[in-house]
Amino acid sequence: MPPAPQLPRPTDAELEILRVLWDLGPSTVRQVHDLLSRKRDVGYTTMLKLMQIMTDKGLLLRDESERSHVYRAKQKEAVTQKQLVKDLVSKAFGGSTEKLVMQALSSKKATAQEIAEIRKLLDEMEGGAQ
Amino acid sequence: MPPAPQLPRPTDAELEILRVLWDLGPSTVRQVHDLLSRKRDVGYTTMLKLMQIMTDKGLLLRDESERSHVYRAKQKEAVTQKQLVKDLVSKAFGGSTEKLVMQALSSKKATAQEIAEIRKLLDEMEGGAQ
DNA sequence: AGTCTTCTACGAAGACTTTCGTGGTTCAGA
DNA sequence: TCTGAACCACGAAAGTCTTCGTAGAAGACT
Repeated sequence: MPPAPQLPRPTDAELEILRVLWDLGPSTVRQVHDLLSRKRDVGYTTMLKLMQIMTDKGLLLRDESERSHVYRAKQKEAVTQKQLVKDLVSKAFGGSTEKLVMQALSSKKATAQEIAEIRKLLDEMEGGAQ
Repeated sequence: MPPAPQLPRPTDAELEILRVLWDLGPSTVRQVHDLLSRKRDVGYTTMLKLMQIMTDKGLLLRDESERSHVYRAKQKEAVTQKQLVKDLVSKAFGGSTEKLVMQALSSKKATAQEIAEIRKLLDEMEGGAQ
């Protein structure tokens, strides 16, 4: 198959919708709107339009077999997150992932368990890699 | 002193300029343009306009005592980076800094030295925190 | 002084983002 | 069948981002 064409970086509003779809799984505009309108005052047709645009961009896939179309994220959460991190690293950290990691860690009080998890990941990287 | 008002998140083009100013220190439009135009085809007045807008937004400070105005970043690199990381964490990682760190680490082959540095930071966090 | 270069200011075009109103269609309930 | 509710498509407005052309002021050079 052809190499997956790079999808555009989601905008803020688009990311808000993606997060809902990653959490709920395939959903209708109504479901997404019900959830987001609890946090923010936003019209139904605004969500609809955004999700249509996202489908045009390739960010979402749409199942039109039912009257209420069902949307789902084209890419998995982790793939998009990786893309966003990579983008931020190159735009704001001069390409240094370590700087980002250090910045993130130092500006956050992590719990002992979280620290342990990160250590574990570091162990794996050191052990298995190369 | 009053609490520093939150500056707007820099856009991509603005970040490009900020990076130059953080690297070079206070600079004229000419200097910034000379450097950036080597990487990208961009007009002088485009840079000028952008830096004027950034000054209006409060992202830059301008010294007008000379004919060629001298611009510098209002915030230190680390402060802006922290803001951007926080923003990405909340918008794309559901508020979990650890998820971002894990994602960043797992998508990058870090060198042994880099891993060691991160470990050191984790040690400090565990030791000194609370 | 006259000319050429360099600078700032201004305005505006074009693209993108976010918002929502209107209109037409489909479906359920009276 | 008629009415109302829910849905989608469409268009457009308002805001932001990025771009650059033009004009005028300031300096440098001859």
